[in-house]
Amino acid sequence: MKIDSRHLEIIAAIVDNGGLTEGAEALGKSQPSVSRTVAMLEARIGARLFEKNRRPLQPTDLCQALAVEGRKVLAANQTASALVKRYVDGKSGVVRVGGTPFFMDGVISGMIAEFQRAYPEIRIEQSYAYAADLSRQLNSNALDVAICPMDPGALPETLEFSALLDGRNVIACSPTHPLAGKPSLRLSEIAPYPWIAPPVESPLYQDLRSILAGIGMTDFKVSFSGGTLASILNILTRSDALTVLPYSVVFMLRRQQALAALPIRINHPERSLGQMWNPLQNDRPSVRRFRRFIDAEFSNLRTTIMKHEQNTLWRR
Amino acid sequence: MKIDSRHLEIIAAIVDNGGLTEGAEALGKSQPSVSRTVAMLEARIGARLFEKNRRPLQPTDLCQALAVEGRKVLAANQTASALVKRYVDGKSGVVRVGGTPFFMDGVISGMIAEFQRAYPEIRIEQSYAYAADLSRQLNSNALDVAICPMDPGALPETLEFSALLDGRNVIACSPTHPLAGKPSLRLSEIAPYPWIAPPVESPLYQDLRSILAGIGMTDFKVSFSGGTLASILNILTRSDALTVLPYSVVFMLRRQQALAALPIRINHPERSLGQMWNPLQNDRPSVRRFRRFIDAEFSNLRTTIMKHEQNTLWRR
DNA sequence: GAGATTATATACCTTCGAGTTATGAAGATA
DNA sequence: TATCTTCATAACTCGAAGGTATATAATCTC
Repeated sequence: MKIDSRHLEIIAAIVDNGGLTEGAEALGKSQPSVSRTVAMLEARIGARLFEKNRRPLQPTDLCQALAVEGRKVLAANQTASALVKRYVDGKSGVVRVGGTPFFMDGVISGMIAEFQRAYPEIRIEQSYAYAADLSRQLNSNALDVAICPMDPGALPETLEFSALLDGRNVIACSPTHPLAGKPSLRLSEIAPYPWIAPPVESPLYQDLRSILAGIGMTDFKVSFSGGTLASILNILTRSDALTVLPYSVVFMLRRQQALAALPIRINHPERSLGQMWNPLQNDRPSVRRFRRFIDAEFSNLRTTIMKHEQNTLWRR
Repeated sequence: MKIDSRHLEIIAAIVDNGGLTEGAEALGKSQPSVSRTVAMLEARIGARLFEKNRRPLQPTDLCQALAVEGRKVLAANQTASALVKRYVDGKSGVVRVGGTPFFMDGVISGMIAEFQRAYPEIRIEQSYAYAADLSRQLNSNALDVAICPMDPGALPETLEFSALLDGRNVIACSPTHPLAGKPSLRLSEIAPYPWIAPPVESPLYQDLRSILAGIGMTDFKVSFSGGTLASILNILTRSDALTVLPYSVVFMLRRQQALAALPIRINHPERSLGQMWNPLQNDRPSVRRFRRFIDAEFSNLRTTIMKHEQNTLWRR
C-alpha cells in the first residue's frame, strides 16, 4: 500500500491545524481540494482517517500515526525549500576559481577570505593555471571563473573578460636590497644581481626576458625557481635576488614591508588583470555573486591604489 | 520555492541507487519519467542537480543536500505504508466492544487477553451495557461489537447477531453452600437463602424474578446488589447467598472452585449469547479480526463445554 | 428546538504533471 | 572506432489535483 508523500503532508496539516479548512489554508490550497484528496485517500486505503459526522474533524488513530510521518515529510520539505532558496539566492553552492599563482596568492586569496566571511556556505574550489589553460578549462566547464592577466586582443572568442586592474609587472626585491629606495635607476644597474625566475608559462617570465633583452643580457643568473609566492618572499627578503611580480601583488604586501618595487618601467603588451568566464554556460547564483564581489573588491582596490600613488607623489 | 516531496524522493532514489535508470527502477517508474521529472525540476529551481554530460549521473552539491531530505521523506513514507498495511491487515487499530457485565468479566475478558497476545497493537476499548443500550450504541456507531444475550426475535432489524453460546442462566452459590453438590433439588429448598441481586436491566434479574415467582415468592431478601463479578464472587464464597449467573461464567470459573451451579432449570425466553454488530457501517479490519477471533474462541469453548458435560454425566 | 452559523462534502470543469513506449544522442569502454 | 550503456526527447494518454459554486450536515445560540 504505497502512500503519496503529499497525502501525508495533507494529513499532518489537517491534524495540526485543527480542521480541514485550516489545514487547506496552511497548505495554500482550497478547502474542497483537500477534502476530496482525503476522501480519495480514505477510499484507497479502505479506512476512515477522520471520525464520521464530527464537525471539528476528529482524526482516527491511524490518522494520528500517519500525521506523525506527515510532519517529518513537511519538515524535510521545508529544509529542502530553504536549501534551494539559499542556493538560488547565491548564498550556498560552489565556485571553481582558477588563476595565475602569484596573483591568486598575493591578491585574490585575501578577497576570497572576505567573500567567505560574507557567504560562509559557499565553497571555493581554487586552482592555479595560466591563461591558455584557464581558457580551456572555462570552455570545458571545469572552471567557473578565471582570474588572470589577459591581452584583450588575445581573448578566446567564446569567453568574456572583464578588466579589474592594469596588468603591469614590476621588478621586486627586498626592502633591504642595495637598489631599493633609489629614486631612479638605470637598467644596467640591475645586471649584477641574481634572479628568481617565474614559471616559463607565466607572463612574468616573458617580462623578465624582455627586460634583460633590453639591456643586452641573453644569459642571466637564476638563483631560484619553482616556488610559490610564500617561498619567493622568504628568499627575496634574505638575499639580493630580484624578481618580476605583478604590481598589485607588491602593493598588497606594502604593509608587511616585505617587498620593494624598483622604479623601472617594463615594456609589455597591452594587458589587464581581470576575470574571465564562459557566457555560454549559465552560471550558478553563487558564481554570479562571486564575480560581483570580486568586481566590487577591485573597485575598492583601484581607488586605494590611486590614493596611495597620489600620496606617494605628493610626499616626494 | 516550494518543492514537491515526491521530487525529493526521486532525487534520493537516483543518488542512492547510483543512476537515473536504477533510481527509476527502485521507485517502480520508467526511466524517461524520472528523467523528465528531474529536467523539469532543474528548470524550475534554475539549478543543475546533476553534472552535465556525465554518464554515471553525478549529483551536484545541492542535489546531495536535497537527497538527504529525500531520504527522510522516503523513510517517513515507508513507515506510513507499513502503518497502513498493518491497519488494513487488521493488525492494528481499535475495537470498541461492549457487553453485559458478568459475561464480559467472566468470559470475554479472558478471550480479549488471548486476542491481545496475538495482536498486541490492537487497542480494545471495553464498556458495559445491556442489550437495549448496546443496540443503540451500535446504531449510533459508538460501538463496534456488542456481546450480550439476545432473543433472536427481539433483534433490532438494523443489526446482525451471531449466536455463540446457549444463553441459559443458572443459580450459583459457593461450593461450600448447604445446597451445593446435591444431585437434585426442589425449587422450594432455595427459599430460605438471601440473594445477590443482579442489576435490574439485566436478563439475570428477569430470570431471578421468574424463579421466585415460580415458587410463589413475591418478596425476597436481597443481601447485596450493585457489585461486579469480582465482588459477587467474594461475597458468594463467604456466605450462603445465591445469585443468578450465566452458565458460561460459572463454567469458566470451574477451575478456581469458586462457584457451584444448582441443578435447577430456569425457564426463560429463547435466548443466545452472541455478538451483535451493525452491518451498515463497514467495519474496520481490526473489528473483523476481533469478531472472527471471538467466533473461534467460542467454537473451542463449546466443544470444551460439551466434553465436560459428557464426562460429568459419565461419572455419575 | 428552530434558525443561524460554520464546516465539510459534492458537482463540474480545467489543467498540468506524470505515466507510457519508441527512439535519438552522447559518454564510456574495449 | 565500434559498441554498449545510459540518459534525453518526442508524442501522447490519463488521472489526479486544482479551482469555483453550491449543497448538506453539525454545532451553536437563543
